[in-house]
Amino acid sequence: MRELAKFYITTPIYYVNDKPHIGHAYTTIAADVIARWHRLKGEEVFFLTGTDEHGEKAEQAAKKEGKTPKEFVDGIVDQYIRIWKELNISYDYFIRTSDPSHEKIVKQLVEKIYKNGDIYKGYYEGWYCVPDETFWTDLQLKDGKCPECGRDVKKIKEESYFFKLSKYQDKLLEFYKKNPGFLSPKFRSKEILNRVEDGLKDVSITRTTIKWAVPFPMDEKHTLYVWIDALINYISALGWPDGKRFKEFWPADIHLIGKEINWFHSVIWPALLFSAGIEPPKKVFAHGWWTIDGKKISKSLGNAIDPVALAKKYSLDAFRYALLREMPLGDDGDFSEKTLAVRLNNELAAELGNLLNRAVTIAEKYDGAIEGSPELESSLNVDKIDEAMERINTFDALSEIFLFIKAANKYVNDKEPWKLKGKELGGVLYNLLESLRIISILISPFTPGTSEKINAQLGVKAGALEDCKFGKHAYKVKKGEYLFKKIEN
RNA sequence: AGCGAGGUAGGGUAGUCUGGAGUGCCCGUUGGGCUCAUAACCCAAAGAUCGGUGGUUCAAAUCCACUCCUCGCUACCA
Repeated sequence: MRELAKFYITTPIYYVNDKPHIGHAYTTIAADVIARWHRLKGEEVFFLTGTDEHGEKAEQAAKKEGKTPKEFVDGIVDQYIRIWKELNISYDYFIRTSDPSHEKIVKQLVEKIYKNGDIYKGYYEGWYCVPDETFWTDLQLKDGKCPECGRDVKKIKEESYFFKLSKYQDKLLEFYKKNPGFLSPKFRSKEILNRVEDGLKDVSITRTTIKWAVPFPMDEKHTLYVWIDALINYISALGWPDGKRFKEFWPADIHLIGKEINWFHSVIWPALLFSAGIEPPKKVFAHGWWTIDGKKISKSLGNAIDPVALAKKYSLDAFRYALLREMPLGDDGDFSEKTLAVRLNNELAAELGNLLNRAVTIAEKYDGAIEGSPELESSLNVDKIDEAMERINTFDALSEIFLFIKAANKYVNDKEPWKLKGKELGGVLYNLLESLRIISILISPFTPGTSEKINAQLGVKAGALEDCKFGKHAYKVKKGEYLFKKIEN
């Protein structure tokens, strides 16, 4: 038996002091689309998401609500799981850093790094702004004061264990050089490269003040800094070191992350893995941020968007589509309901929905044989779409898919099938129905629910990527509801 | 401040590496065509001193220098 290609993609694990907003939804939907695309290609996919549950902020948030940290995070985790279900996220496993199995593996890995001599005891020194409860480095201070509020800062000296990140500077640089695709997208790789070339400081990896965390195995007074704990999720979820999944799926094909956490994933994470003798992931892809109507998302502006509400208002698939259609993954983009509505009305309803509707209407009235020569085949370029998806460019992929949809609409206009009869009509219908069947496959990672509806109206089964070519298929056409309803605004 | 990215029609982009008529795409605007279909679909047109100045060249959005503007990153909150 031929062994299936393996594909492992992860989202960040989301921190639980807050409810999921559009940023979380974007990352997760994008990962979902990529995962579904690779399933379409017949690969064996493992798609991981989860929650990062330790640390001071979760501890405080729990206190505020009079709950234990565990009770508190359980509540938030339930929300995440429910929302991912509503957004049709096809993850294979949901990891929680409070899982005992995760904790055990984290300790095991830290011990291994310690034994390799890469962890030592030292003192963390920094500036602390008491009212803001925030640490700052020398560089960040503004005229010796807190850069946020301008008030005086206090020098803090705290016992801490450090990871010898500096030791891995050369190894990291060599690794980046040998694996040019690792730092993605390209325009972001220089930010990391330059900083690593400037020199690396060792990282403080333990705290003495935080209880809600994984205990540091070598010293009971310390707990592990949450980031270290969090990063390890990517292998603990696979059951490192001996788990079957670890052997099958590691190294990860893509860690999809937001640009704000690029440093941890592109520098600290591979260094930790080097130290533990584990292969680093193949690619870290940092996507951009959304602005909402041209403004940054922030709590003070109160413009955080609830993804579920949007999905309800405009339909889930329109929302998923709009997120991935707006800009190439990696760039920053602006999100507005107005654009979403325009895309829904013009692209999904008018181009795709209407194409199906007009084809199905004609086909239902026709009772001859649906067969002919594939005249629309030349407008379809599946390789180009796949190539865009391999570059993680959903924007280009959707553009290419919609070029084919446009070509099909034009074909209808040119052929004027409502004037045709018999064999001629059968030939046009063959091209239309085959095109729709293929379109349904191609868009299924983006809009899975819509593909199901198309398949139902055509009377065909869901296909794989290799079925995206003109061939012979039997149809049982039955007109159904509109794929997308236009929305007035 | 240091490092990085970018400034192309009303908006968004491709083209820049490997110079060759401002060439393309999406939205928007205007006019027309068609009528199977969700007042949809198709065609066409208008609209840009390619941030600015100077240079190299027969020829510059593209190469060089300078300049203006915008944005991002700068490690221990996640």
